[in-house]
Amino acid sequence: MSPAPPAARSVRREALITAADQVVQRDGAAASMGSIAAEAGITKPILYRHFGDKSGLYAALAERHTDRLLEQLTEALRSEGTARQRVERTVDTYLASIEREPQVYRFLVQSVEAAPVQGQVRTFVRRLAEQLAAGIAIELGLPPGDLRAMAWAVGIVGMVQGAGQWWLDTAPCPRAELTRQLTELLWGAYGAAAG
Amino acid sequence: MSPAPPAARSVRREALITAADQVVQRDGAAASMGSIAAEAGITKPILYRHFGDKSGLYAALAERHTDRLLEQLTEALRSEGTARQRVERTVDTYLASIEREPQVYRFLVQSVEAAPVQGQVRTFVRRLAEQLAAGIAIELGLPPGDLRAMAWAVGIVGMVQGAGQWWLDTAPCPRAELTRQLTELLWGAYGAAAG
DNA sequence: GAGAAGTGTTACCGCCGGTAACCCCCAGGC
DNA sequence: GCCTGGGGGTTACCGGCGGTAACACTTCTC
Repeated sequence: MSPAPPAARSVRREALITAADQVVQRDGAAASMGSIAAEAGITKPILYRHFGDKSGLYAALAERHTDRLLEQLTEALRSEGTARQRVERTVDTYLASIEREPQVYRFLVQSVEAAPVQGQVRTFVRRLAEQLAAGIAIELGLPPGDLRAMAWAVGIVGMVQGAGQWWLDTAPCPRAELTRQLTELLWGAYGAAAG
Repeated sequence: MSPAPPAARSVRREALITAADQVVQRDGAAASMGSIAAEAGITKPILYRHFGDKSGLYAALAERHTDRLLEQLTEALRSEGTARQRVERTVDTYLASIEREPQVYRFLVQSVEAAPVQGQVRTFVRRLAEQLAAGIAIELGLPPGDLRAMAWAVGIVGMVQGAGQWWLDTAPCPRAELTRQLTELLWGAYGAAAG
């Protein structure tokens, strides 16, 4: 159909997302389509031809970041060791990521353009929770897709997310310490102590 | 200082927040200052005189909702019974709230105007976590303000928040069921089963 | 009655998201 | 050689939104 090289479009698209990333990191809420286009050395209509609208661009940018993070977390989840070791490693990977790139984290969870970014974040949470739920189901001998496993998985993901946000805001302790506390909480330390 | 009735301003302010509430519930992302002013039967500059800017208005609206929710949760947290009963009751109160008013919930966590609303939500989470942490510290005999108690508290709040979001989106089970699963998870069921 | 102070409105600005219209360059059929 | 057509590019615009300046009207006080 298209005599023009089809690969050129996607490499260009990636370059545009990279430009958007830089502007968003630099300007935060003030990032506009015009400034992103300027950063990429082009003009607005090209941006709109590639991404449809601002939501599309932000969704693509969010997807890039969540995909990368999900990859790292999946690797940690499937690593060797006991269940507890894997959980601890995964929690630490998550915390390390938000520690390393807090601006990316803030873009994702405290985004200016709520709708598209939050959408990507939620499918990220869903995908992560599904993997975690599958692992839990296997460990506990539950059927795949079991409700309890999924409920626990989304709860655990939320727990790490909530604690991570607090930790990023207040930085009350080194990362390893928080990782340990969260793992202990998951392993029933609260219930055991509170009766 | 002011000869004008000081009470009139605050009652008016409340009425404006109520009007904003209605428009936000109705129009969602499309709510504009102009339409809010029209809903209240006045014009834009009055809104700006009361709230400074759109962020101020949204923050006030978010504060109204989070204050009410925090009140309910505080009551549940301080109710009679064992620690487990209180936790279960508090979780259920939270889930009941988002079940009863999903639009309010979506306004708060998936808000269009990220900055001010998210700010209010975060101070809400902080206040709730602090109360929870105080309770945990007492139960576990830790000094007040202990790091572990706070880490656990923000983790628990995040857990319920994450699970609540998933539950609201997919509605996979009755509320009581999710409440039970989360409480069991907190009471160490996962750690006990996974070893 | 003059003016100070608060309440209200109209009319405007600047910017942003989004789009229509146009331009240019290069392929390829005749 | 020439014309034609289609994709990459730009300019110039629109509508609407957040936000504000400037101006009226009441009312209360001295």
